[in-house]
Amino acid sequence: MKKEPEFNNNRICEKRILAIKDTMEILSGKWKFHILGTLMLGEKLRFMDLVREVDGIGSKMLSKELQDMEMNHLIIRTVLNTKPVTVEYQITEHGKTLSSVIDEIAKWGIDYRAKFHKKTEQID
Amino acid sequence: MKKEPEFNNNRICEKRILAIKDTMEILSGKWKFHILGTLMLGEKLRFMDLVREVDGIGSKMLSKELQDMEMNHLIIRTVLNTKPVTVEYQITEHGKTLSSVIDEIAKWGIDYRAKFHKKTEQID
DNA sequence: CAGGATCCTTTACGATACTG
DNA sequence: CAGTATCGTAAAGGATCCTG
Repeated sequence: MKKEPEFNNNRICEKRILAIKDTMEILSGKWKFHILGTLMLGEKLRFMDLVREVDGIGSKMLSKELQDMEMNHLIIRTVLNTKPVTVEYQITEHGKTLSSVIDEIAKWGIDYRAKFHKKTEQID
Repeated sequence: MKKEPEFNNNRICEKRILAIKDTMEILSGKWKFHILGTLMLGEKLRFMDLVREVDGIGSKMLSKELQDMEMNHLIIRTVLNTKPVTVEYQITEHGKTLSSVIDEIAKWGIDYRAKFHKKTEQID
């Protein structure tokens, strides 16, 4: 009987690599963390609200990132029938599960700065 | 006395955003997670070992990613004086602290697949 | 063996203008 | 308001060849 080879030595768990690739693909781009962080506050925000909140983003990028995130079930887009159309974006329950990931990343970043005395860049 | 404004409502903690940006910058690129995951097994690996382990990477990219990671204190490069030079790469203690981040990311990716029955792509 | 140099393709990102 | 269209730049990534 042929024994399943365990390639933990030379080829570490491909499933894991795949999973990481998935997550990072979903969170790829320059703005997703920022948008997600904003929406995680729990409020429903409109397109222009987000343009204001997410500092520096343009409407094109915002639009694209929001579409990606909707496709990936991280946020929900709701069109209200008001006179000039209004659209609300809010995070999904599933989207909220990313908070553990984001927390770890933020924590590590903070520790990193502390460790290497990287001077805190100006914020405004 | 002027009270420090807390902008947790409209401008969520910039420090946090900064920290996230830092981390993601350090882990940016297509290969760092993969390389890191490989080196986290704890063995010292040579350049060519890594080319073999990190499936699909070319020498140029590997070289560049390794340099980045060394600059960021995640790995250590050691040159041995053998006849044709040999170089060993190994993860640092600091590099190992990334495991919590990577674990969360991997975990989330696995859950994501499970939730949405995303068909597991062929591995080989 | 460990990489650097070169060249080329692709993707990401951004500014500006425009539409229902 | 909520985007899309168009255009242009820059960065990322890859293939191939070359060197100490």
